[in-house]
Amino acid sequence: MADKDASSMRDDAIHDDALAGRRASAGPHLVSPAGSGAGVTLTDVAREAGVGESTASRVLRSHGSFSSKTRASVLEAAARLGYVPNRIAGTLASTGSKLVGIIVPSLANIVFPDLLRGADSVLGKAGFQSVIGVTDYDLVGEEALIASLLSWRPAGLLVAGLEHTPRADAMLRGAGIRIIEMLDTDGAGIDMVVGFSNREAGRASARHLITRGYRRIGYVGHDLALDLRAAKRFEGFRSTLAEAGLQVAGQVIASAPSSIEAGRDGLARILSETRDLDAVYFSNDDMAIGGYFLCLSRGIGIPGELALFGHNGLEVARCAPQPLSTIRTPRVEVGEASARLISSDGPPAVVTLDFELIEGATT
Amino acid sequence: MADKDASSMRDDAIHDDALAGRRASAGPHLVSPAGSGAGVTLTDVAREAGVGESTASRVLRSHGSFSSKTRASVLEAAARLGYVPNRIAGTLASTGSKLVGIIVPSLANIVFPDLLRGADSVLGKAGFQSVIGVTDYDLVGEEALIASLLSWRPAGLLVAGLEHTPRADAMLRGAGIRIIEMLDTDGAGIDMVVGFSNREAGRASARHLITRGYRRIGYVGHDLALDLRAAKRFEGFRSTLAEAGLQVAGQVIASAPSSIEAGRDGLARILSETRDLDAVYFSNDDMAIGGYFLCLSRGIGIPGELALFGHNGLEVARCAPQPLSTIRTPRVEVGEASARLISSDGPPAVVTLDFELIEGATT
DNA sequence: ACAGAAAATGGTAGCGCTGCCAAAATACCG
DNA sequence: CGGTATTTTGGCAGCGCTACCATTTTCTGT
Repeated sequence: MADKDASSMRDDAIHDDALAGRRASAGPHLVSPAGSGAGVTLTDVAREAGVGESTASRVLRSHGSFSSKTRASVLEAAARLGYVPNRIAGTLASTGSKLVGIIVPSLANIVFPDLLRGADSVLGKAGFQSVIGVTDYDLVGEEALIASLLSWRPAGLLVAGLEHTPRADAMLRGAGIRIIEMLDTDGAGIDMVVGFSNREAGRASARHLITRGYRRIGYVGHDLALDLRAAKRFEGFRSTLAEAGLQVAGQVIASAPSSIEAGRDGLARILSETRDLDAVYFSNDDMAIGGYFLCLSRGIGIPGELALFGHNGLEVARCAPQPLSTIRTPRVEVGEASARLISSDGPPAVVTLDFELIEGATT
Repeated sequence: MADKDASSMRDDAIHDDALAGRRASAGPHLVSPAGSGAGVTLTDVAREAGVGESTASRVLRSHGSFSSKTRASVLEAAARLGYVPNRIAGTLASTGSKLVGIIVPSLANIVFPDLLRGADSVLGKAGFQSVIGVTDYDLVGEEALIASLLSWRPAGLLVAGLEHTPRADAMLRGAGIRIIEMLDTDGAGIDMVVGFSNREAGRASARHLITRGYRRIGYVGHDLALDLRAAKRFEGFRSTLAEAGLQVAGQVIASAPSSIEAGRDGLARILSETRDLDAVYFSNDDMAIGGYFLCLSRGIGIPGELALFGHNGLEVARCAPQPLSTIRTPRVEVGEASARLISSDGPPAVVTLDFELIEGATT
């Protein structure tokens, strides 16, 4: 079937004028006289090199011993035939795979691509391939994704967040592979946990605002039922205010995912609903930047009339005319550290990375 | 080995006090009395259900015919044993896999996560898993990634960009699977191409600025040797200016990847180097937002003193106090359309999606 | 109730590779 | 130079599953 596709593709290509030139000059024959590197098996390479299958296999994996002469002839044969190893077969035959599943709730918020980036760079260097899954903040969807990823028999699974459905939890526990839950240390994990405490981040944010003398503090957030980590931050924030004898003076919670627009609209709404606010804590930097833009539009003085505080430490927040006060989270680092743990074989553990409170110009 | 890992993980877990409570309440026995769903094979399920292997296989794949009674017993047996199908084996036995490789140059720029998001959402619904690879804008790295992804025998490959090393090109042609090159239609593709013309986007940008009466136009860009699409935009931009008897009044090209900071610094530099600029074209919105922030900081009137034009149509650009004039690119749509083509079997083709010029408030 | 069609089922040969083991080739030692 | 250690090699049995085919069972219609 693969071969059939290949040939039909080439045949059809002939009718495509736009591509004809390039195709003629660098056609499939560059890979292999036979036409297609896929389809060439280890057996073919072994025969071509005049050695046994297992010898060819050893050479191609640089595993075990072989004379430099056989090495040369196998490599040469493989190159000549355009051999592409079949890792599916290799994985089935050997024990463990070189796939790692990564599950994130979203790709729309740069936080998760950052996480992926950190993880993938480390994994790639270690010869792993990342298989990704996006849950859209849906725990049931996550469950289905976990089942699906597990069926590829990955070497390990990286999952953002500690909360899962009971079935998902059971699957993760029963998988027999390294499970790494990321970005949240406020709760019990299954195996390894890499992240930071969102609750503590919320508390630190509150302490900062209190210390700066703000007293009428509002909250503008996004859907907390879905973004559990944002909810934990808010909880830490609120409890810290309470300990200082304060309370959230007003709050607006968008039912949409976080966005700049939601932050802008949210701030507009809280300003119209709650009088005399002197500071607003946003669920994250996207929201906060939206708020910042609203203040610019309306000529609201920052931080004199209103102070703003975000979360994540995005570049846009750092580079704004007035750098946003926020908490820089080690997203890339969490991804990197998590990826490193995939091949570890120690006991379950929790790795806590530090966040950093950035005193910008908006508080 | 999988079993050994699983049991050792559980043993170790006992020593971890923090996790003990949760572990006790939702232990591995939820999945399977035996302890681990991985390790349970189709043979086990068939035996447990009292049917033949092939019958069990048919039921679990809802493929072929079977009585509703067998269906029930197989499903029940699978659930009881916590069976997790092994897609590695399934793929090897059948012809095509359900993996799709996606290669992007970066994850740091939201453009590519957007692309991934569009692709993954469509692929997921069609039962495919996305395997990602990040090249870091390195064509040699891309070559290695292609080889690596191909070894997983994906059903197809989505690659950002038309440019590849000769070897990469040869591998793609010889792979015998659908190859979809994305985000660029300015050049010849290998199989399918989905995107838009960056050159035309650059031309449209130039026409817009010219029409608005700007004459001393500068360019602030990032590393064009790496970001070939940005280079094509610039080329279209410049040639259109030339056709109008104009030329780029000055340019600054950062050697770093695009970023807000690079845009801010780039604008600062071009303003100090080139007198009387009345507009600046940025390589993308990230850069342009940086420029916008600089203007805000310095009190430069937009668009009176200086007009700004970007590319991509990011949310941050749309929501700024003065919406940025830019070109909205159909990134998510390109991802979606590309993913849809994976299972198509028509001849090679080029799918051109439209970009949209947004007349914001900065020109 | 009986032939013929249709549905349901089980057996088995691989898919391409790796891991194991035994055999062959080569090296080393006194 | 014989004999043992060592390196190099090839054969082959699976890994878990699906596709194919043969067989059995269940349904039709008359």
